[in-house]
Amino acid sequence: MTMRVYHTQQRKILIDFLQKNRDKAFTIEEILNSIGDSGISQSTAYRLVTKLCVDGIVKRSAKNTGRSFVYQYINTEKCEGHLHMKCTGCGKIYHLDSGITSTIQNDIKSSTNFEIDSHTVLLGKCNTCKE
Amino acid sequence: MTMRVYHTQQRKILIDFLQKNRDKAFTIEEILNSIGDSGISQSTAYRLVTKLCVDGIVKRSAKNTGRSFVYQYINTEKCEGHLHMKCTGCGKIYHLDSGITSTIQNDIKSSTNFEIDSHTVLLGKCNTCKE
DNA sequence: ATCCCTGCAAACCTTTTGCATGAAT
DNA sequence: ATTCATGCAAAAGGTTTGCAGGGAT
Repeated sequence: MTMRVYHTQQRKILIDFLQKNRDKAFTIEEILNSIGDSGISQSTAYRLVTKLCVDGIVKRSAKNTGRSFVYQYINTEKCEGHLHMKCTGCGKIYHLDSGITSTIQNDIKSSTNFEIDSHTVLLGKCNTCKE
Repeated sequence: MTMRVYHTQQRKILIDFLQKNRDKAFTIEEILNSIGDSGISQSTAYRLVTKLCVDGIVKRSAKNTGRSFVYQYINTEKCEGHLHMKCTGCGKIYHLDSGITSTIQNDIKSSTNFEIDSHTVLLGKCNTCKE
C-alpha cells in the first residue's frame, strides 16, 4: 500500500539544493536556474516539490506579489518551541530565536491571558522586501 | 495630473459588496457569483480591485492553497494598527490593543529588523478554551 | 518484471491587456 | 468634448496533466 520512492538523480539534485539553501524560498524558475541546465525538467521540478510538500519536507507558500509559488526546505528539528515570521513579499520564512519568542509569549499572556501557539507565523515585510 | 474617478454602477456594486462583507476575503470568481449575473464583467472586476488596492481600500492576498488571489475590504477604522489573535479552540478573533501591539512590533523589529504587518493573526488558545 | 519517474507537449486556470464602444464628467 | 471605464476576446504566465519511454527497485 505504501508508495515506493525512487531515489533518482533529479530528486537528489532538488532536495540537495533546497537543503543547502534552507534559509531561502525559491520559485520553480529560480530553482531551475540555480540548478543549471541539463538538470531537471520543469514538470519534474513541479512534481517533485509537490511530493516533498505532501511529505512535509518542503513548504510551499504564495507570494503576495506576482503569481508564482515559492518553495522552502523545512528543518523540522529546528522548528520546536519558537515563532516564525513569513515575509509577504518574498515568501521566505524566518525563525525567531527562543529569547524573543518567549518574550512575546509572556507579553501577550500577561496582558490578555492568551497562550500563543509556537507554530504561529507572523506576517510582515523582511528587511529586503520593505523597499 | 490627478486621475479622475468615474462613479460607475459597476464600481458601486463592487465596493458595496466588499464593504458589506468586510469580514471575509473573496476570489474574483466568488465576487462575480455573489454579485450575480448582469453585474460586472470579469475583466472589469479585476481592474476595479486592482485600483482599489492601489488606493488602499481593498487588500489583496495570496491563498496558500489554490492559485487565485483573494480580495478583502479594509476597515481602516477598526483594524489599522493592531494585531489579532485567533483562538484555535473556538475560532473567535480577538483584537490586541495598540499598547501590546507596538510592544511586540518593536521587540521584533529591534531583534530582527522585520516589520510585522498589523493584520497578522496570532494563533493560540484563549482563556476559555485552554482547558 | 514491476512500478515509479521523467520529459515533452498540450491543457488548464487565473490574471492581464488591446481595442472599439459607451458612460461619466 | 474629453477622458476614463467597460466588455469582449485574445494573450500571457504559472501550474498541472496525458502519454510513451527510461530508470530504480
